[in-house]
Amino acid sequence: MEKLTMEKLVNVCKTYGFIFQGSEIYGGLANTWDYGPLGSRLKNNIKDAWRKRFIQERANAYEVDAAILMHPRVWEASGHVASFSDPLIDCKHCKVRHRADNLINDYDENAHADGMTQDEMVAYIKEHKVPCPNCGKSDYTDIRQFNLMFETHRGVTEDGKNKVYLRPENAQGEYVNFLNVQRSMRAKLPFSIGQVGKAFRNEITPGNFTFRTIEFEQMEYQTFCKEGMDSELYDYFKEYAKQFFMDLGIPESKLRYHDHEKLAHYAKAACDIEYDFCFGWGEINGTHNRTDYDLSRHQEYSSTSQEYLDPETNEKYIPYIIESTVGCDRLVLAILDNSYAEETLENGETREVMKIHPALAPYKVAVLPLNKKYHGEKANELYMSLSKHFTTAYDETASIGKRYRRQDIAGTPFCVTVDDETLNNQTVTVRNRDTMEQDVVALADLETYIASRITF
RNA sequence: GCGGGUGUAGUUCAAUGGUAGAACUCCAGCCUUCCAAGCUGAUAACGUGGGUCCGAUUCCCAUCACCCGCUCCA
Repeated sequence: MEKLTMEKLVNVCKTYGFIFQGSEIYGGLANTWDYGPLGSRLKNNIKDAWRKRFIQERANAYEVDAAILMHPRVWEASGHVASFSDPLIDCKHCKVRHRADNLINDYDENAHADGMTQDEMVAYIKEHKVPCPNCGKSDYTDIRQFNLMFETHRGVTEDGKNKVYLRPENAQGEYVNFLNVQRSMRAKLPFSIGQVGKAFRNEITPGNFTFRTIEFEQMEYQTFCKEGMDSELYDYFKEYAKQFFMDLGIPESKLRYHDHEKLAHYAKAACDIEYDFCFGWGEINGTHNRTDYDLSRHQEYSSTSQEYLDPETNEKYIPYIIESTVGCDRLVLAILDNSYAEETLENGETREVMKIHPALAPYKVAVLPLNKKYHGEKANELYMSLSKHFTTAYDETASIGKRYRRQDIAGTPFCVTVDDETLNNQTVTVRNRDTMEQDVVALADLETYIASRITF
């Protein structure tokens, strides 16, 4: 089989209704993508699988659904207002972009660019003819401020007082509800607060399809624990996430850990799990030891105690937080990337198939009358009854072989064919997507047959 | 944001300074009793906006989008 290319994957996704370009009829909006009928089902199934594994099956794990718009002070406390707005400057000569403050500090470590205003930095660079580290010239554009947070305004006037941000990460929604959840659920440390939801970053970056977008969905949980327990949990959650991916059908050979050396402003340790995409290795999960940084900052900025009273020791302390986050859109892409196959059959023909884990498949089953004229009515009846239990497709056009292939590329694990035997003996033929083999199943057993084969 | 490349039906391609042709797909009908069969018919495109020209899908400019390489990545 030829190596999958991104172009091919984008094409398949568009043709069969997994993913479309955002605002396509207007020429598209860069780095936005819309999930189609198959894609949104796949994505929802992935979210369900995540919830089952990370919330439902774990003790002391709770889900919240926090507001996307949060108090602006949240982002001052989190550090995003400061660290997400870098003063950037471009060398007009070689076109390389630099951070103005780094440029000055690297030029003279006693210059203290951190205390300068933008105008002062520009003046300093001009006065000292600070050279471009890349080409040596000193000819720059003005400083431009790139804040990676999307801004909007509360109320009708667009003044600074009413500025609010679309959240650039979801974690703060869990942190500000730490005490709410702890109290209302009577939770004892360690416990986790998870959330599935969208975050927004105004990045000027190329995307690799849905890998890097300006609006994206995260599935994450924050685990609050006593200091000293953090390292153990950190290691455990890395393994736990990897096992999740493997249980969804991703082979271990296409997964690897990547420890961060450069750490974010809040982190003590950070490790990604990367998947071997057709365009190269890319992060699909991050585990971070965020220490007590976030809750300490919120305590400081909100003047509200974030301390936990340990009922066993009667100690009061601010918990440490271990974050485990899965990029939902990235996992969808990884699943599609991993599932797509072009197979050569015995008769020399090729078939395209999405070997998606049955639990994630957009349609669990397709009902196909062998002959529309003779079996259509019975097939429709079966379709209606199966739809009460499973996402079910129905197709009565073209030859049976062609219809099997359509379901193959949609990832449907089972095709149920209604034929004369169905009318006479109350049995159907169930064809398996992966093996292409067929079972004869009694109508009475069909629901159980399918249900037992699509569990996660 | 920088450099390079590419934009014609859903997809893959073609032709043309005088408004575009095909294959596959899709849809309808006929036929067909299990892995993309056949026949008939139908739908469907020049990314967007300017400019030059009697006339632009074609030439020029801008813009948008995608791809490759940088850069960035809390």
